[in-house]
Amino acid sequence: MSGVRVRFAPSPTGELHIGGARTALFNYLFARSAGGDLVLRIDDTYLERSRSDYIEKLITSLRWLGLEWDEGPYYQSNRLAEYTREAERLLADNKAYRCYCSAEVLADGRSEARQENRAYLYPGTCRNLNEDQEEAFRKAGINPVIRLLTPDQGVTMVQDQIRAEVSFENAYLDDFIIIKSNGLPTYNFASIVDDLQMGITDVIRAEEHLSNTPRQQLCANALGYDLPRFAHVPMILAPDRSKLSKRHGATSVEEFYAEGFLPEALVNYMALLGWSPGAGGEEEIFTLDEMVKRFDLNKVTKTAAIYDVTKLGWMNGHYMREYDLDKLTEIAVPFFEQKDLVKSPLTENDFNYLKQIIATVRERVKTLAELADASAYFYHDRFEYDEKGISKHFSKDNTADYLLRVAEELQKLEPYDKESIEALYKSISENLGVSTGRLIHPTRLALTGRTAGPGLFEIMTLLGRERTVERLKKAAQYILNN
RNA sequence: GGCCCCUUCGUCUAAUCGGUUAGGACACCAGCCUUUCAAGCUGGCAACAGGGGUUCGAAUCCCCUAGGGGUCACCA
Repeated sequence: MSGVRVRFAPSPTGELHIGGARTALFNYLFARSAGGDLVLRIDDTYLERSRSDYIEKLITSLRWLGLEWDEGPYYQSNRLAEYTREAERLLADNKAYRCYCSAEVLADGRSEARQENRAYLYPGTCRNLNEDQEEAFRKAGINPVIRLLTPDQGVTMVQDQIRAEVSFENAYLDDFIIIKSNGLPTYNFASIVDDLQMGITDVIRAEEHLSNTPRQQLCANALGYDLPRFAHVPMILAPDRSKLSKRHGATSVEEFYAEGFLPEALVNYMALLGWSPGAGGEEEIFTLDEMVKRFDLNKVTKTAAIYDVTKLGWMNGHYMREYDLDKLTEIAVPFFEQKDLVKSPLTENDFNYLKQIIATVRERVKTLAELADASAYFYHDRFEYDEKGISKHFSKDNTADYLLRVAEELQKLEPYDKESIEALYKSISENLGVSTGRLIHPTRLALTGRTAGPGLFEIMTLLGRERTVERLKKAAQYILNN
Protein backbone atom coordinates (compact mmCIF):
# COMPACT_ATOMS: atom_id res chain seq x y z
CA MET A 1 0.00 0.00 0.00
CA SER A 2 1.08 3.51 -0.73
CA GLY A 3 0.07 4.84 2.65
CA VAL A 4 -1.70 7.70 0.93
CA ARG A 5 -4.55 9.11 2.97
CA VAL A 6 -6.64 12.04 1.87
CA ARG A 7 -9.78 13.61 3.17
CA PHE A 8 -12.78 15.51 1.96
CA ALA A 9 -13.89 17.86 4.71
CA PRO A 10 -17.00 19.85 3.84
CA SER A 11 -18.82 21.99 6.33
CA PRO A 12 -22.53 21.25 6.44
CA THR A 13 -23.72 24.80 5.97
CA GLY A 14 -25.33 24.28 2.59
CA GLU A 15 -25.86 21.84 -0.20
CA LEU A 16 -22.91 20.32 -1.98
CA HIS A 17 -22.33 22.38 -5.08
CA ILE A 18 -20.18 21.83 -8.10
CA GLY A 19 -17.08 23.32 -6.50
CA GLY A 20 -17.18 21.13 -3.44
CA ALA A 21 -18.17 18.13 -5.51
CA ARG A 22 -15.16 18.57 -7.73
CA THR A 23 -12.88 18.82 -4.72
CA ALA A 24 -14.37 15.56 -3.48
CA LEU A 25 -13.84 14.05 -6.90
CA PHE A 26 -10.18 15.06 -7.09
CA ASN A 27 -9.59 13.62 -3.64
CA TYR A 28 -11.31 10.44 -4.69
CA LEU A 29 -9.33 10.16 -7.92
CA PHE A 30 -6.07 10.85 -6.14
CA ALA A 31 -6.76 8.32 -3.40
CA ARG A 32 -7.85 5.60 -5.79
CA SER A 33 -5.07 6.17 -8.27
CA ALA A 34 -2.54 5.89 -5.45
CA GLY A 35 -4.21 2.92 -3.86
CA GLY A 36 -4.82 4.99 -0.76
CA ASP A 37 -7.77 5.84 1.44
CA LEU A 38 -10.31 8.63 1.37
CA VAL A 39 -11.63 9.90 4.67
CA LEU A 40 -14.86 11.84 4.95
CA ARG A 41 -14.88 14.42 7.67
CA ILE A 42 -17.63 16.83 8.54
CA ASP A 43 -16.29 20.22 9.62
CA ASP A 44 -19.22 21.22 11.77
CA THR A 45 -17.69 23.48 14.38
CA TYR A 46 -19.71 26.41 13.13
CA LEU A 47 -22.63 25.48 15.31
CA GLU A 48 -25.03 28.21 14.26
CA ARG A 49 -24.94 27.36 10.60
CA SER A 50 -24.32 23.64 10.55
CA ARG A 51 -27.42 21.58 9.92
CA SER A 52 -27.86 17.86 10.13
CA ASP A 53 -30.11 17.69 7.08
CA TYR A 54 -27.24 19.10 5.04
CA ILE A 55 -25.09 16.25 6.24
CA GLU A 56 -27.61 13.72 4.98
CA LYS A 57 -27.96 15.50 1.66
CA LEU A 58 -24.22 15.70 1.32
CA ILE A 59 -23.85 11.98 1.84
CA THR A 60 -26.66 11.27 -0.59
CA SER A 61 -24.98 13.48 -3.18
CA LEU A 62 -21.59 11.85 -2.79
CA ARG A 63 -23.11 8.40 -3.10
CA TRP A 64 -25.13 9.42 -6.13
CA LEU A 65 -21.96 10.65 -7.79
CA GLY A 66 -20.36 7.32 -7.02
CA LEU A 67 -17.63 8.77 -4.82
CA GLU A 68 -17.28 6.13 -2.13
CA TRP A 69 -15.06 6.92 0.84
CA ASP A 70 -13.21 4.46 3.03
CA GLU A 71 -13.53 5.99 6.49
CA GLY A 72 -15.89 8.24 8.31
CA PRO A 73 -17.81 10.37 8.36
CA TYR A 74 -15.97 11.78 11.34
CA TYR A 75 -17.47 14.81 13.00
CA GLN A 76 -15.44 17.66 14.41
CA SER A 77 -18.17 18.27 16.92
CA ASN A 78 -17.28 14.87 18.42
CA ARG A 79 -13.64 15.75 18.65
CA LEU A 80 -13.80 18.97 20.63
CA ALA A 81 -11.80 17.47 23.49
CA GLU A 82 -8.89 16.87 21.10
CA TYR A 83 -8.66 20.50 20.10
CA THR A 84 -8.75 21.60 23.71
CA ARG A 85 -6.09 19.05 24.62
CA GLU A 86 -3.76 20.15 21.82
CA ALA A 87 -4.31 23.80 22.67
CA GLU A 88 -3.51 23.16 26.34
CA ARG A 89 -0.30 21.49 25.25
CA LEU A 90 0.65 24.60 23.34
CA LEU A 91 -0.21 26.72 26.35
CA ALA A 92 1.97 24.56 28.59
CA ASP A 93 4.84 24.81 26.09
CA ASN A 94 4.45 28.58 25.87
CA LYS A 95 3.65 28.32 22.20
CA ALA A 96 0.23 29.83 22.70
CA TYR A 97 -1.27 32.24 25.17
CA ARG A 98 -4.60 33.42 26.50
CA CYS A 99 -5.87 36.72 25.23
CA TYR A 100 -8.43 38.82 27.05
CA CYS A 101 -8.79 41.63 24.57
CA SER A 102 -12.40 42.59 24.00
CA ALA A 103 -14.09 42.33 20.65
CA GLU A 104 -14.57 46.11 20.71
CA VAL A 105 -10.88 46.85 21.10
CA LEU A 106 -10.09 44.44 18.29
CA ALA A 107 -12.73 45.97 16.05
CA ASP A 108 -11.37 49.45 16.70
CA GLY A 109 -7.92 48.32 15.76
CA ARG A 110 -9.26 46.83 12.59
CA SER A 111 -11.14 49.89 11.45
CA GLU A 112 -8.14 52.04 12.24
CA ALA A 113 -5.96 49.79 10.14
CA ARG A 114 -8.48 49.96 7.37
CA GLN A 115 -8.44 53.74 7.38
CA GLU A 116 -4.70 53.72 7.16
CA ASN A 117 -4.90 51.27 4.27
CA ARG A 118 -2.98 48.50 5.89
CA ALA A 119 -3.87 45.00 6.96
CA TYR A 120 -4.78 44.60 10.59
CA LEU A 121 -2.44 42.52 12.68
CA TYR A 122 -3.14 41.65 16.27
CA PRO A 123 -0.57 43.70 18.19
CA GLY A 124 0.22 41.00 20.73
CA THR A 125 -1.23 42.89 23.66
CA CYS A 126 -1.67 39.78 25.78
CA ARG A 127 1.55 38.05 24.81
CA ASN A 128 3.28 38.57 28.12
CA LEU A 129 0.63 38.80 30.78
CA ASN A 130 1.73 37.74 34.24
CA GLU A 131 -0.27 35.59 36.63
CA ASP A 132 -1.71 38.55 38.50
CA GLN A 133 -2.95 40.21 35.38
CA GLU A 134 -4.57 37.02 34.15
CA GLU A 135 -6.12 36.49 37.54
CA ALA A 136 -7.59 39.99 37.43
CA PHE A 137 -9.16 39.36 34.00
CA ARG A 138 -10.57 36.08 35.20
CA LYS A 139 -12.09 37.71 38.24
CA ALA A 140 -13.67 40.27 35.95
CA GLY A 141 -15.41 37.37 34.28
CA ILE A 142 -13.68 37.59 30.91
CA ASN A 143 -13.49 34.40 28.92
CA PRO A 144 -10.20 34.40 27.06
CA VAL A 145 -9.44 33.16 23.58
CA ILE A 146 -6.26 31.25 22.90
CA ARG A 147 -3.84 32.62 20.35
CA LEU A 148 -0.90 30.93 18.72
CA LEU A 149 2.43 32.60 19.36
CA THR A 150 3.78 33.16 15.88
CA PRO A 151 7.24 34.24 14.77
CA ASP A 152 7.63 37.93 13.88
CA GLN A 153 10.35 37.33 11.36
CA GLY A 154 11.30 34.86 8.72
CA VAL A 155 9.29 33.14 6.07
CA THR A 156 6.80 30.31 6.08
CA MET A 157 7.10 28.27 2.93
CA VAL A 158 4.21 26.24 1.58
CA GLN A 159 5.18 23.40 -0.71
CA ASP A 160 2.22 23.11 -2.98
CA GLN A 161 1.91 20.14 -5.32
CA ILE A 162 0.25 22.27 -7.96
CA ARG A 163 1.83 25.68 -7.45
CA ALA A 164 5.32 24.70 -6.28
CA GLU A 165 6.77 26.91 -3.53
CA VAL A 166 4.67 29.71 -2.14
CA SER A 167 6.28 31.80 0.55
CA PHE A 168 4.65 34.03 3.14
CA GLU A 169 6.42 36.57 5.32
CA ASN A 170 5.81 35.81 8.97
CA ALA A 171 5.70 39.52 9.63
CA TYR A 172 2.31 39.57 7.88
CA LEU A 173 0.97 36.74 10.00
CA ASP A 174 -0.29 37.70 13.42
CA ASP A 175 -1.01 35.71 16.56
CA PHE A 176 -4.28 34.32 15.35
CA ILE A 177 -6.96 32.72 17.44
CA ILE A 178 -6.99 28.95 17.68
CA ILE A 179 -9.62 28.53 20.41
CA LYS A 180 -12.54 30.92 20.65
CA SER A 181 -13.82 32.29 23.94
CA ASN A 182 -16.67 29.76 23.82
CA GLY A 183 -14.07 27.01 23.89
CA LEU A 184 -14.57 25.94 20.28
CA PRO A 185 -11.64 25.76 17.88
CA THR A 186 -11.34 28.01 14.85
CA TYR A 187 -11.26 26.43 11.44
CA ASN A 188 -7.53 26.82 10.91
CA PHE A 189 -6.79 25.00 14.13
CA ALA A 190 -9.40 22.25 14.03
CA SER A 191 -8.65 21.49 10.44
CA ILE A 192 -4.93 21.02 10.86
CA VAL A 193 -5.28 19.15 14.17
CA ASP A 194 -7.57 16.68 12.43
CA ASP A 195 -5.34 16.34 9.41
CA LEU A 196 -2.39 15.69 11.68
CA GLN A 197 -4.08 13.32 14.08
CA MET A 198 -5.78 11.43 11.31
CA GLY A 199 -2.53 10.90 9.49
CA ILE A 200 -3.61 12.69 6.34
CA THR A 201 -0.72 12.58 3.87
CA ASP A 202 -2.13 14.88 1.21
CA VAL A 203 -4.44 17.79 1.79
CA ILE A 204 -6.22 18.49 -1.48
CA ARG A 205 -8.60 21.42 -1.28
CA ALA A 206 -9.72 24.54 -3.08
CA GLU A 207 -7.38 27.45 -3.69
CA GLU A 208 -9.27 29.69 -1.32
CA HIS A 209 -7.40 27.86 1.45
CA LEU A 210 -3.94 28.62 0.14
CA SER A 211 -3.66 31.81 2.17
CA ASN A 212 -4.62 29.91 5.32
CA THR A 213 -2.02 27.25 4.85
CA PRO A 214 0.92 29.06 6.46
CA ARG A 215 -1.16 29.47 9.62
CA GLN A 216 -1.91 25.80 9.65
CA GLN A 217 1.72 24.96 9.11
CA LEU A 218 2.64 27.16 12.05
CA CYS A 219 0.18 25.17 14.15
CA ALA A 220 1.63 21.89 12.98
CA ASN A 221 5.16 23.06 13.77
CA ALA A 222 4.18 24.25 17.24
CA LEU A 223 2.40 20.98 17.87
CA GLY A 224 5.44 19.06 16.73
CA TYR A 225 3.93 17.11 13.87
CA ASP A 226 5.24 16.46 10.38
CA LEU A 227 3.46 18.39 7.66
CA PRO A 228 1.17 16.74 5.16
CA ARG A 229 1.66 17.58 1.50
CA PHE A 230 -0.65 20.28 0.19
CA ALA A 231 -2.33 20.72 -3.15
CA HIS A 232 -4.59 23.66 -3.85
CA VAL A 233 -6.84 23.12 -6.81
CA PRO A 234 -8.14 26.09 -8.77
CA MET A 235 -11.55 27.51 -8.02
CA ILE A 236 -14.63 27.14 -10.14
CA LEU A 237 -16.09 30.53 -10.99
CA ALA A 238 -19.52 31.77 -12.00
CA PRO A 239 -19.93 32.81 -15.65
CA ASP A 240 -19.09 36.41 -14.75
CA ARG A 241 -15.79 35.26 -13.21
CA SER A 242 -16.96 35.98 -9.69
CA LYS A 243 -16.92 33.50 -6.87
CA LEU A 244 -19.49 30.78 -7.03
CA SER A 245 -21.95 30.91 -4.20
CA LYS A 246 -25.35 29.52 -3.34
CA ARG A 247 -27.13 32.51 -4.66
CA HIS A 248 -24.77 33.08 -7.52
CA GLY A 249 -24.58 30.42 -10.16
CA ALA A 250 -23.72 27.53 -7.90
CA THR A 251 -25.93 24.65 -8.86
CA SER A 252 -26.06 21.99 -6.19
CA VAL A 253 -25.54 18.35 -6.97
CA GLU A 254 -29.13 17.76 -5.95
CA GLU A 255 -30.36 20.25 -8.50
CA PHE A 256 -28.37 18.53 -11.20
CA TYR A 257 -30.04 15.32 -10.18
CA ALA A 258 -33.47 16.93 -10.23
CA GLU A 259 -32.89 18.38 -13.69
CA GLY A 260 -32.13 14.95 -14.98
CA PHE A 261 -28.38 14.84 -15.29
CA LEU A 262 -26.60 11.53 -15.09
CA PRO A 263 -23.97 11.16 -12.37
CA GLU A 264 -21.49 9.73 -14.87
CA ALA A 265 -21.84 12.81 -17.07
CA LEU A 266 -21.55 15.24 -14.19
CA VAL A 267 -18.47 13.50 -12.82
CA ASN A 268 -16.89 13.40 -16.25
CA TYR A 269 -17.60 17.05 -16.80
CA MET A 270 -16.32 18.11 -13.39
CA ALA A 271 -13.10 16.17 -13.83
CA LEU A 272 -12.37 18.16 -16.96
CA LEU A 273 -12.76 21.40 -15.06
CA GLY A 274 -9.17 21.85 -14.04
CA TRP A 275 -7.77 18.53 -15.12
CA SER A 276 -6.99 16.90 -18.40
CA PRO A 277 -5.02 13.76 -19.13
CA GLY A 278 -2.85 15.83 -21.47
CA ALA A 279 -0.05 14.39 -23.59
CA GLY A 280 -1.90 14.43 -26.87
CA GLY A 281 -4.90 12.78 -25.26
CA GLU A 282 -7.82 14.18 -27.13
CA GLU A 283 -10.60 12.08 -25.81
CA GLU A 284 -12.90 13.66 -23.29
CA ILE A 285 -15.27 10.91 -22.31
CA PHE A 286 -14.06 8.90 -19.35
CA THR A 287 -15.56 6.48 -16.90
CA LEU A 288 -14.65 6.93 -13.27
CA ASP A 289 -12.28 3.98 -13.50
CA GLU A 290 -10.52 5.42 -16.53
CA MET A 291 -10.13 8.71 -14.72
CA VAL A 292 -8.65 6.91 -11.74
CA LYS A 293 -6.11 5.28 -14.01
CA ARG A 294 -5.11 8.52 -15.64
CA PHE A 295 -5.45 11.03 -12.86
CA ASP A 296 -2.33 12.94 -11.92
CA LEU A 297 -2.07 15.98 -9.67
CA ASN A 298 0.64 17.33 -11.93
CA LYS A 299 -1.93 17.55 -14.67
CA VAL A 300 -4.25 19.75 -12.65
CA THR A 301 -4.42 23.30 -13.99
CA LYS A 302 -3.52 26.40 -12.04
CA THR A 303 -6.26 28.50 -13.57
CA ALA A 304 -9.74 29.00 -12.20
CA ALA A 305 -12.42 27.61 -14.49
CA ILE A 306 -15.82 28.93 -15.39
CA TYR A 307 -18.31 26.18 -15.71
CA ASP A 308 -20.40 26.05 -18.80
CA VAL A 309 -23.78 24.38 -18.59
CA THR A 310 -23.94 24.00 -22.35
CA LYS A 311 -21.07 21.61 -22.49
CA LEU A 312 -22.41 19.68 -19.54
CA GLY A 313 -25.68 19.39 -21.44
CA TRP A 314 -23.92 18.07 -24.50
CA MET A 315 -22.04 15.57 -22.42
CA ASN A 316 -25.18 14.46 -20.63
CA GLY A 317 -26.92 13.92 -23.94
CA HIS A 318 -23.98 11.88 -25.09
CA TYR A 319 -24.14 9.70 -21.99
CA MET A 320 -27.88 9.25 -22.39
CA ARG A 321 -27.44 7.96 -25.90
CA GLU A 322 -24.70 5.55 -24.89
CA TYR A 323 -26.34 4.36 -21.69
CA ASP A 324 -27.66 0.86 -21.24
CA LEU A 325 -31.31 1.16 -22.23
CA ASP A 326 -32.74 -0.81 -19.32
CA LYS A 327 -30.73 1.18 -16.83
CA LEU A 328 -31.63 4.47 -18.44
CA THR A 329 -35.28 3.55 -18.40
CA GLU A 330 -35.12 2.67 -14.73
CA ILE A 331 -33.60 5.96 -13.70
CA ALA A 332 -35.92 7.85 -16.03
CA VAL A 333 -39.08 6.48 -14.42
CA PRO A 334 -39.24 9.10 -11.63
CA PHE A 335 -39.09 11.84 -14.24
CA PHE A 336 -42.02 10.35 -16.12
CA GLU A 337 -43.85 9.86 -12.88
CA GLN A 338 -43.35 13.43 -11.90
CA LYS A 339 -45.12 14.51 -15.07
CA ASP A 340 -47.92 12.05 -14.45
CA LEU A 341 -47.08 9.99 -17.48
CA VAL A 342 -46.52 6.72 -15.67
CA LYS A 343 -47.18 5.40 -12.21
CA SER A 344 -44.76 3.11 -10.49
CA PRO A 345 -44.44 0.27 -10.00
CA LEU A 346 -44.67 -0.27 -13.73
CA THR A 347 -45.93 -3.52 -15.15
CA GLU A 348 -43.55 -5.32 -17.42
CA ASN A 349 -45.55 -4.19 -20.42
CA ASP A 350 -45.49 -0.58 -19.31
CA PHE A 351 -41.79 -0.77 -18.70
CA ASN A 352 -41.13 -2.22 -22.11
CA TYR A 353 -43.30 0.39 -23.74
CA LEU A 354 -41.44 3.15 -21.91
CA LYS A 355 -38.20 1.57 -23.01
CA GLN A 356 -39.18 1.77 -26.67
CA ILE A 357 -40.18 5.40 -26.29
CA ILE A 358 -36.92 6.25 -24.60
CA ALA A 359 -34.91 4.41 -27.22
CA THR A 360 -36.11 6.81 -29.87
CA VAL A 361 -36.64 10.01 -27.89
CA ARG A 362 -33.25 9.98 -26.17
CA GLU A 363 -31.60 10.69 -29.51
CA ARG A 364 -32.82 14.25 -29.36
CA VAL A 365 -32.73 15.42 -25.74
CA LYS A 366 -30.10 16.42 -23.21
CA THR A 367 -31.58 15.58 -19.83
CA LEU A 368 -33.99 13.11 -18.27
CA ALA A 369 -36.43 15.94 -17.59
CA GLU A 370 -36.40 16.84 -21.28
CA LEU A 371 -36.79 13.19 -22.11
CA ALA A 372 -40.05 13.02 -20.19
CA ASP A 373 -41.25 16.30 -21.69
CA ALA A 374 -40.52 15.18 -25.19
CA SER A 375 -42.33 11.89 -24.61
CA ALA A 376 -45.57 13.22 -23.19
CA TYR A 377 -47.68 12.69 -26.31
CA PHE A 378 -47.08 8.97 -26.16
CA TYR A 379 -49.19 8.97 -23.01
CA HIS A 380 -51.98 11.42 -23.71
CA ASP A 381 -53.38 13.73 -26.37
CA ARG A 382 -53.95 16.72 -24.16
CA PHE A 383 -51.67 18.89 -26.22
CA GLU A 384 -52.18 21.99 -28.30
CA TYR A 385 -51.10 22.03 -31.91
CA ASP A 386 -47.97 24.05 -32.43
CA GLU A 387 -48.96 27.43 -33.78
CA LYS A 388 -46.42 27.66 -36.54
CA GLY A 389 -47.23 24.08 -37.39
CA ILE A 390 -50.87 24.96 -37.87
CA SER A 391 -50.18 27.71 -40.35
CA LYS A 392 -47.62 25.62 -42.12
CA HIS A 393 -49.22 22.20 -42.27
CA PHE A 394 -52.91 22.46 -41.39
CA SER A 395 -53.86 25.48 -43.46
CA LYS A 396 -53.31 24.08 -46.94
CA ASP A 397 -56.29 22.95 -49.00
CA ASN A 398 -57.55 19.42 -48.55
CA THR A 399 -55.45 18.66 -45.49
CA ALA A 400 -58.40 17.46 -43.46
CA ASP A 401 -59.45 15.19 -46.29
CA TYR A 402 -55.96 13.79 -46.59
CA LEU A 403 -55.82 13.02 -42.88
CA LEU A 404 -59.18 11.29 -43.02
CA ARG A 405 -58.11 9.31 -46.02
CA VAL A 406 -54.95 8.17 -44.22
CA ALA A 407 -56.96 7.28 -41.14
CA GLU A 408 -59.35 5.24 -43.18
CA GLU A 409 -56.63 3.28 -44.92
CA LEU A 410 -54.71 2.76 -41.72
CA GLN A 411 -57.70 1.01 -40.24
CA LYS A 412 -57.51 -1.61 -42.94
CA LEU A 413 -53.73 -1.87 -43.01
CA GLU A 414 -52.21 -5.32 -42.36
CA PRO A 415 -49.84 -5.68 -40.75
CA TYR A 416 -49.74 -2.42 -38.86
CA ASP A 417 -46.00 -1.90 -38.76
CA LYS A 418 -43.39 0.63 -39.77
CA GLU A 419 -42.72 -0.78 -43.22
CA SER A 420 -46.35 -1.12 -44.20
CA ILE A 421 -47.22 2.33 -42.94
CA GLU A 422 -44.38 3.82 -44.89
CA ALA A 423 -45.48 1.96 -48.02
CA LEU A 424 -49.02 3.13 -47.44
CA TYR A 425 -47.97 6.77 -47.22
CA LYS A 426 -46.08 6.38 -50.44
CA SER A 427 -48.96 4.87 -52.31
CA ILE A 428 -51.50 7.36 -50.99
CA SER A 429 -49.37 10.32 -51.92
CA GLU A 430 -48.77 8.92 -55.39
CA ASN A 431 -52.42 8.29 -55.72
CA LEU A 432 -53.20 11.82 -54.67
CA GLY A 433 -50.43 13.25 -56.79
CA VAL A 434 -48.80 15.08 -53.87
CA SER A 435 -45.44 14.76 -52.14
CA THR A 436 -45.17 12.46 -49.11
CA GLY A 437 -44.24 15.50 -47.07
CA ARG A 438 -47.70 16.86 -47.74
CA LEU A 439 -49.03 13.92 -45.76
CA ILE A 440 -46.25 13.42 -43.28
CA HIS A 441 -46.07 16.88 -41.77
CA PRO A 442 -49.76 17.28 -40.95
CA THR A 443 -49.75 13.74 -39.59
CA ARG A 444 -46.94 14.51 -37.18
CA LEU A 445 -48.70 17.64 -36.02
CA ALA A 446 -51.92 15.67 -35.59
CA LEU A 447 -50.27 12.93 -33.58
CA THR A 448 -47.86 14.92 -31.43
CA GLY A 449 -48.87 18.56 -31.65
CA ARG A 450 -45.31 19.27 -32.68
CA THR A 451 -43.38 19.84 -35.85
CA ALA A 452 -40.27 18.04 -34.69
CA GLY A 453 -39.56 14.69 -33.13
CA PRO A 454 -38.70 11.09 -33.84
CA GLY A 455 -39.33 9.46 -37.19
CA LEU A 456 -43.02 9.63 -37.96
CA PHE A 457 -43.54 5.96 -38.75
CA GLU A 458 -41.82 5.06 -35.54
CA ILE A 459 -44.20 7.31 -33.63
CA MET A 460 -47.18 5.74 -35.38
CA THR A 461 -46.02 2.26 -34.52
CA LEU A 462 -45.44 3.14 -30.90
CA LEU A 463 -48.77 4.92 -30.64
CA GLY A 464 -50.63 1.97 -32.12
CA ARG A 465 -53.33 1.90 -34.72
CA GLU A 466 -56.21 2.94 -32.53
CA ARG A 467 -54.74 6.08 -31.03
CA THR A 468 -53.21 7.07 -34.34
CA VAL A 469 -56.49 6.90 -36.19
CA GLU A 470 -58.29 8.66 -33.39
CA ARG A 471 -55.84 11.56 -33.36
CA LEU A 472 -55.93 11.87 -37.14
CA LYS A 473 -59.70 12.20 -37.05
CA LYS A 474 -59.54 14.65 -34.21
CA ALA A 475 -57.09 16.80 -36.16
CA ALA A 476 -59.25 16.67 -39.28
CA GLN A 477 -62.18 17.82 -37.20
CA TYR A 478 -60.07 20.61 -35.75
CA ILE A 479 -59.09 21.81 -39.19
CA LEU A 480 -62.67 21.77 -40.44
CA ASN A 481 -63.84 23.76 -37.42
CA ASN A 482 -61.23 26.47 -37.79
C1' G B 1 -5.66 48.59 0.76
C1' G B 2 -1.63 44.56 2.49
C1' C B 3 -0.37 39.60 1.29
C1' C B 4 -0.93 35.32 -2.04
C1' C B 5 -2.36 32.87 -6.65
C1' C B 6 -3.56 33.09 -11.79
C1' U B 7 -3.61 34.96 -17.34
C1' U B 8 -3.74 30.21 -24.69
C1' C B 9 -10.05 30.60 -29.24
C1' G B 10 -16.73 33.01 -26.28
C1' U B 11 -16.09 28.45 -22.63
C1' C B 12 -13.09 23.88 -20.93
C1' U B 13 -8.26 22.76 -22.33
C1' A B 14 -3.34 20.58 -25.24
C1' A B 15 1.38 21.93 -26.78
C1' U B 16 7.06 16.77 -21.72
C1' C B 17 13.51 20.12 -21.01
C1' G B 18 12.38 27.23 -25.84
C1' G B 19 12.07 25.44 -32.64
C1' U B 20 4.21 23.41 -34.01
C1' U B 21 0.55 26.09 -40.22
C1' A B 22 -0.58 26.98 -31.77
C1' G B 23 -4.01 20.92 -31.48
C1' G B 24 -8.81 19.00 -29.42
C1' A B 25 -13.85 19.49 -27.16
C1' C B 26 -18.43 22.52 -26.37
C1' A B 27 -20.87 26.60 -28.66
C1' C B 28 -21.47 29.05 -33.42
C1' C B 29 -21.67 28.92 -39.07
C1' A B 30 -21.95 25.94 -43.70
C1' G B 31 -22.56 21.30 -46.28
C1' C B 32 -23.94 16.08 -46.31
C1' C B 33 -27.64 12.64 -44.45
C1' U B 34 -33.08 13.06 -43.93
C1' U B 35 -40.41 12.99 -43.69
C1' U B 36 -39.23 17.03 -39.32
C1' C B 37 -35.97 17.89 -35.22
C1' A B 38 -31.94 15.85 -33.25
C1' A B 39 -27.86 12.56 -33.64
C1' G B 40 -23.86 11.45 -36.94
C1' C B 41 -20.20 12.82 -40.68
C1' U B 42 -17.28 16.74 -43.32
C1' G B 43 -15.53 21.62 -43.48
C1' G B 44 -15.21 26.70 -41.45
C1' C B 45 -14.79 30.89 -37.85
C1' A B 46 -11.95 31.68 -33.45
C1' A B 47 -6.65 32.40 -28.76
C1' C B 48 -0.83 32.85 -26.76
C1' A B 49 -3.55 40.11 -21.89
C1' G B 50 0.11 44.35 -23.00
C1' G B 51 5.19 46.07 -22.85
C1' G B 52 10.23 45.26 -22.16
C1' G B 53 14.30 41.98 -21.94
C1' U B 54 17.41 36.91 -22.45
C1' U B 55 18.18 33.97 -27.03
C1' C B 56 19.91 32.40 -33.66
C1' G B 57 14.87 31.36 -32.07
C1' A B 58 9.86 32.59 -26.62
C1' A B 59 2.96 30.69 -25.69
C1' U B 60 7.12 28.38 -23.07
C1' C B 61 12.61 31.74 -19.16
C1' C B 62 13.14 36.84 -16.42
C1' C B 63 11.13 41.83 -15.24
C1' C B 64 7.27 45.52 -15.37
C1' U B 65 2.18 46.93 -16.24
C1' A B 66 -2.85 45.67 -16.63
C1' G B 67 -6.84 42.43 -15.53
C1' G B 68 -9.18 38.44 -12.73
C1' G B 69 -9.48 35.54 -8.32
C1' G B 70 -8.44 34.34 -3.22
C1' U B 71 -7.35 35.82 1.72
C1' C B 72 -6.75 39.20 5.67
C1' A B 73 -13.09 37.13 11.49
C1' C B 74 -13.88 34.65 18.42
C1' C B 75 -16.95 31.70 9.46
C1' A B 76 -15.63 27.31 7.31
